[in-house]
Amino acid sequence: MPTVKLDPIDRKILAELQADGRMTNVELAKRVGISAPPCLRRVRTLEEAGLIRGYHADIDARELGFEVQVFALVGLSSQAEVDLSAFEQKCREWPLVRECHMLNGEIDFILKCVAPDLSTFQSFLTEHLTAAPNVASVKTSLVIRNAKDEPAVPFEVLEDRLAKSA
Amino acid sequence: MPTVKLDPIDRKILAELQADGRMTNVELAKRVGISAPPCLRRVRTLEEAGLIRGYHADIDARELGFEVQVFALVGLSSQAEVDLSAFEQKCREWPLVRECHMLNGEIDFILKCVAPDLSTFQSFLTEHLTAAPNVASVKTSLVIRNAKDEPAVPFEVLEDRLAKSA
DNA sequence: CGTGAAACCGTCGCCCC
DNA sequence: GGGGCGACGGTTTCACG
Repeated sequence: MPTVKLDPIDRKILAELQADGRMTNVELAKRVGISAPPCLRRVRTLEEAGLIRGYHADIDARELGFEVQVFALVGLSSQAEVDLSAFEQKCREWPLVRECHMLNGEIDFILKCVAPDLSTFQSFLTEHLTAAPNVASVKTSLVIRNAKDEPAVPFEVLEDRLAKSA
Repeated sequence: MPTVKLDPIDRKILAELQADGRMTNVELAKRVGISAPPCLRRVRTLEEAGLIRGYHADIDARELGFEVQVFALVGLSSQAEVDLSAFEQKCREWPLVRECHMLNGEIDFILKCVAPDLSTFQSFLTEHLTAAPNVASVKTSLVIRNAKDEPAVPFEVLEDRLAKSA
């Protein structure tokens, strides 16, 4: 059950823009089966509702010289909220950390990192990440290859689910 | 050292489109300091070179009803290439799996998954993921919250690095 | 890379249901 | 409430210098 009410046209708009964020509004309108003005109004509404957080070019980091991708599993020694927040703030400040997710279970955080080469990453790891206050354990794994990397929302699953509940 | 040669204008274009993939070409041209036609030619070239893989709206999956995000750490019993590929193919077919990265070390794969609720995820976990051929171990962790979720390329790091090597 | 021109698009006001 | 029509200004995208 979505937090906001969306009709099938809104969902189609979201699916199309997730697949191609640079599509023109008239093309989008054609695909969802309405004319351009109401289509644009819907897009603006979805943006303002926060359902569309933004649009980003998907850039090949490796081609740009970021040959190293690493996942880091981080455990903290204190899970008090103030300490969790302090660690999250550090992650926001470290440019090599691209994602930081707080998890349940024995791992506290998972970080997705990039670096131009291994030695840059290792410097970051020893001088910043493991050296940060409250960091108890860090396990890192290099990404060998990416088998799948899709945007967050599987609209097929959403539509299936709505069809069944109807 | 990037695989392709890019001048400072190309890098600025990439940085701007990563930050706002729906920016108009004239706005982009203004920001990078050239006129619109050559700017568009550069964008097309970057797209054709595969440096820009696409453009995607960044959609709030939780608001759409995908309240559960999970990281799964997967170990396989055989690391023969044919078995690795078979597992990757399975991941591509499972819509709840949004990312699949092959890692070095004791974990073989890390998966980022989404689901509408816990029971949907648990059904997937028991009926599909752990039941798949060659899967030896699966450890899952629920995402409690996202502290950072940025696109892949930290252009600040790239520019720093180029400045120093100059 | 820039200029100019033509086609196209984003956007608004208004009318309709 | 939402959708469509028409028009204006801005944008995309040529050909050419």
